[in-house]
Amino acid sequence: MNPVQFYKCLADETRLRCLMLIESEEELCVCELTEALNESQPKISRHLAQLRQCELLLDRKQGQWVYYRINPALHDWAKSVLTLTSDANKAFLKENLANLARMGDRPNRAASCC
Amino acid sequence: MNPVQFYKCLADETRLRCLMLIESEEELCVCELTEALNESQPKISRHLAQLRQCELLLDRKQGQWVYYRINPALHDWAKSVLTLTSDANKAFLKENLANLARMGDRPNRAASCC
DNA sequence: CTTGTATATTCGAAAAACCATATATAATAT
DNA sequence: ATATTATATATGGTTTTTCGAATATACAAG
Repeated sequence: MNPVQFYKCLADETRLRCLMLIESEEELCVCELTEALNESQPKISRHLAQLRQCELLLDRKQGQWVYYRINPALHDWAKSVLTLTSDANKAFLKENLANLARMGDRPNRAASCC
Repeated sequence: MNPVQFYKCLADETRLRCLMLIESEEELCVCELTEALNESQPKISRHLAQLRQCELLLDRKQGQWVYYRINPALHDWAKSVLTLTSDANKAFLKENLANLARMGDRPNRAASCC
């Protein structure tokens, strides 16, 4: 993956917040991200689609929800960049994490799948 | 420094190549970058100005040349991101480094300054 | 089968980023 | 003083990115 394209993916506030939240929480679905960022569903969905197309994220469908996670096949340097960034910028995510925590009725992950 | 703004700085091919070359070479002047990237001088200058304004780079004037270097006051996470990226993407820079090496009459750094 | 919920996509407009060209400044050399 | 070299900035146009609104799909519940 071209480093320029990688950084273009990180160079948008919505996408960066999504990536960092997913990095912190392992896995999140669209409605959780919509609530955490307080943005419209199509906006979140559009940015997630871009991150999926660039192979930064993988998705998995469970029932009516679609869960997104960091693509484990990402190059090590890129994974390190994501980890570094989210570890060093907790304050940047504070409000989003609070919104997420405050969210009622969060979908339940499958306890065991497959 | 806002991580979104930081990544916007890296999300352009010209700027990323400049940053990574400077990261590898410690310090480069505008004419060296112009030659290494094979781009017009105003284009290089404009992007360097942006990186300076965002405080990713510092400049120093010596004679008729202006040398740019990574701002040592950058946050550690940001410095690590730059180092990781340039270490892991040597191939991306190969041709630019070759152009630089092939360049005749490179300006001489002050052996000792001040 | 209809309704409701979660997600994805399309479309045209608005905003932002980028570029080439021309020009300005500043230092050096003749 | 004049010419040359290195760098910076301004201007106007083009391309790219982002967005809101509308619509589509897919699945689950009743």
